[in-house]
Amino acid sequence: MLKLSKKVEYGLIAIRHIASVNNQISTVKEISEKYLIPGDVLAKVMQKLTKGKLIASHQGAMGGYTLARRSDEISVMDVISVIEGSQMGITQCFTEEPQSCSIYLNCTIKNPLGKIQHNLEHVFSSMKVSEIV
Amino acid sequence: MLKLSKKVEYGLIAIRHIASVNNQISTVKEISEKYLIPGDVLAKVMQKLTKGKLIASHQGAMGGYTLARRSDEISVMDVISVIEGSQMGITQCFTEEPQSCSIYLNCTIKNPLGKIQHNLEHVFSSMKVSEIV
DNA sequence: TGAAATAGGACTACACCAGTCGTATTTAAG
DNA sequence: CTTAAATACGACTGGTGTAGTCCTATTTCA
Repeated sequence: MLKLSKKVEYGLIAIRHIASVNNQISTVKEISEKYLIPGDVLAKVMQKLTKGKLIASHQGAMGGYTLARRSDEISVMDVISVIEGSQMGITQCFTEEPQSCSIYLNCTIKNPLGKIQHNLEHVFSSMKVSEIV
Repeated sequence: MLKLSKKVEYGLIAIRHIASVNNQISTVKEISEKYLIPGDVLAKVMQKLTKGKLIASHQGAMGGYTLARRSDEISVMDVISVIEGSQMGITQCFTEEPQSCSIYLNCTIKNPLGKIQHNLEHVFSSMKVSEIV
């Protein structure tokens, strides 16, 4: 509960890696071997990060990935959002249609939890990749 | 991902309810009907909160639950810890043995994530039940 | 043309979550 | 002393999500 997924961890490690080599082109093979990450899983993560415009892909031989933005313009929140494909939310009513929650109308804690939600978003958005290189 | 469990939500609603009626004895039936929470699930949650000394149980007819502490001495963090039965942690290395994570030694993000973890703990610990009544 | 690399779908194994059911125990009230 | 109301608690199920593997297609450099 309240754990980040492995995919997010792998994504952060990979993006941090590329930043740490001054944005030189890096391959899935290279990263997965260096950090002991399963290659197939990392490959899918990189594809998502590419679709989310956080990194750019270079296909074909001698290809790989580079950052698509400056490292101080990529937050942990960005990585989470792109990989999960949805807004981060600590309850159903913050990620899906509020009415989808069966107790929504009787719920007495949605306001205080909304405050917590807001604070969490701030924590994740504040940390940029540039700080963790 | 990063969602609170329903059990935690139910626990918060229940504790808030008891606080809102000035700590008068409240039953599972009463709470589950008022907030449309499945009674059996709530019952187990209440038992955990009792074992965790956040509330006190009164067995037998006319029994029920009351708070075991002042409502400004119960935080959202307390409820999470007691119900989940383990420390809240955004990664494996913050909840289990750090070495249980297969990439622990090569992990380059555990320090920055530790900082985030610390901030999250602060957010959840800061909000007390007394604020949400 | 071949090798190295990304792109992406299908599938499996496993764990966790939410909820249900059944039964035992405790205690107030008549 | 019996009954009803309430907590205590274990077993079980169905659904969902996660992590990982496998296979194939496509792109591009040398």
